[in-house]
Amino acid sequence: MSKGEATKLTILDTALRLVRKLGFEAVSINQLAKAVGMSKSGLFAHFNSKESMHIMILDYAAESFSKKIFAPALKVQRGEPRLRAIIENWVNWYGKQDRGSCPFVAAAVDYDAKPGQVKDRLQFHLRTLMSSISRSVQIAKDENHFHDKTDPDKAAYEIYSMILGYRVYRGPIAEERSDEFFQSALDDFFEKYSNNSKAKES
Amino acid sequence: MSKGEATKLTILDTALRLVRKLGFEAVSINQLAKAVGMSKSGLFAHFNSKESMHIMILDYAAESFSKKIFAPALKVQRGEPRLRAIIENWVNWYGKQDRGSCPFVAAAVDYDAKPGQVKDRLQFHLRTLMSSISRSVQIAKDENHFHDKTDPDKAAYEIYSMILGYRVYRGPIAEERSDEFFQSALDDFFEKYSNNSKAKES
DNA sequence: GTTTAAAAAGTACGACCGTGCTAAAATCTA
DNA sequence: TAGATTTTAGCACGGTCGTACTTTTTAAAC
Repeated sequence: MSKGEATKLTILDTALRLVRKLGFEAVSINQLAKAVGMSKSGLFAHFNSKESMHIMILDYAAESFSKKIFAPALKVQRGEPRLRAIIENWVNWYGKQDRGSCPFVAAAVDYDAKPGQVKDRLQFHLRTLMSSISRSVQIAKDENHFHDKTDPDKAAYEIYSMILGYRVYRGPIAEERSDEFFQSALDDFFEKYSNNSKAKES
Repeated sequence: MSKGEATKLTILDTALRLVRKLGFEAVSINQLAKAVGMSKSGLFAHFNSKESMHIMILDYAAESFSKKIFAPALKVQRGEPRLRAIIENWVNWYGKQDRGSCPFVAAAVDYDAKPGQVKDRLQFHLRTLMSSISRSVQIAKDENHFHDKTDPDKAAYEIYSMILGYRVYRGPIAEERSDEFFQSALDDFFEKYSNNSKAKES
């Protein structure tokens, strides 16, 4: 790996951290350069515009998501256990100390009204993300963990909604309450779709 | 009403529209002044800082929310019907043509990482909003529309999550699918809490 | 170790940012 | 209508923004 690629990775890593902490728009080339510890123009040379930089950050975020959330869950048993693992990893992405928003949510809000390549790329990643979740639900169906009437796309939608709610809620509401609500909603979710939730819960 | 108060209302009205379209941070004094059709300094004189301006926009948004979502629902029968009306009004706030994000969500994302008066005010409004929803659920319990085990706070959390999901989903996913999922999730919600949902649904 | 290519820094530009201060214009009061 | 007051505009400031161009430093290739 050349020096250039290495620093580019460092940049993207720092950028993702900043995006999750400060939001997408807040990550300027100036600030990012300062955070990385290099000059503005030096950093700029790696990307040739802010737009392409934001796109690369999104791609990096998707990759990171896949590594941190999906990959570890592959070691867990197929079906409902794996789905539970994915959700747990996802929520833990908003870790206690290193708490930050989901980069996709941040981008969705920041770029919602700004048509262009960044928005297109974001929506592509969101679609990919959703269909991955949906596929995991499908597997849970195949394994007979979820009942036959389960609509995987809808279930994926519900999962995402729960996580969104959890994320936004953690601000104004006491953390324990937020955690409690989320856990309870999650139980309801599995109760609704699972074939033998009673046996699993207890 | 003096001239000053009138133009201030015009400003806030335009500001709220811009916030819902472009996000909170995107509404600069410059742009807002341009949108309203007055000079930057002329507008600035109404608020004495950007921070206080944002706070006033939040307050105005809360007022608007209350007028557009809660007030009309008061004409509907107490309990579940009224709760349904609130949700419907809420979702319609993201109207087809005049589509825009919830100002509170926008603010939550933009200000999440920026402690200060604006964030505090935002969280205050979110708490108020949530407790209003919770109160509506409580009424549905009192009216025996919802069963006794209903936790109003948790139900409010679930409603908010559903609406958040609906909002974010409308981007990357086909609108009909998004509408379908939301409607279905809403049905599940009432199915879960309602005492005689069968009778009501059919 | 020297040449060549890549990476980083330096510098400058026009645009917009929030915010003071001062002058003009519009509105209200008597 | 005259005066007092409020509301708006004008202008300037230091700062940051994204981006282009040039130069220096660093890494790679031979």
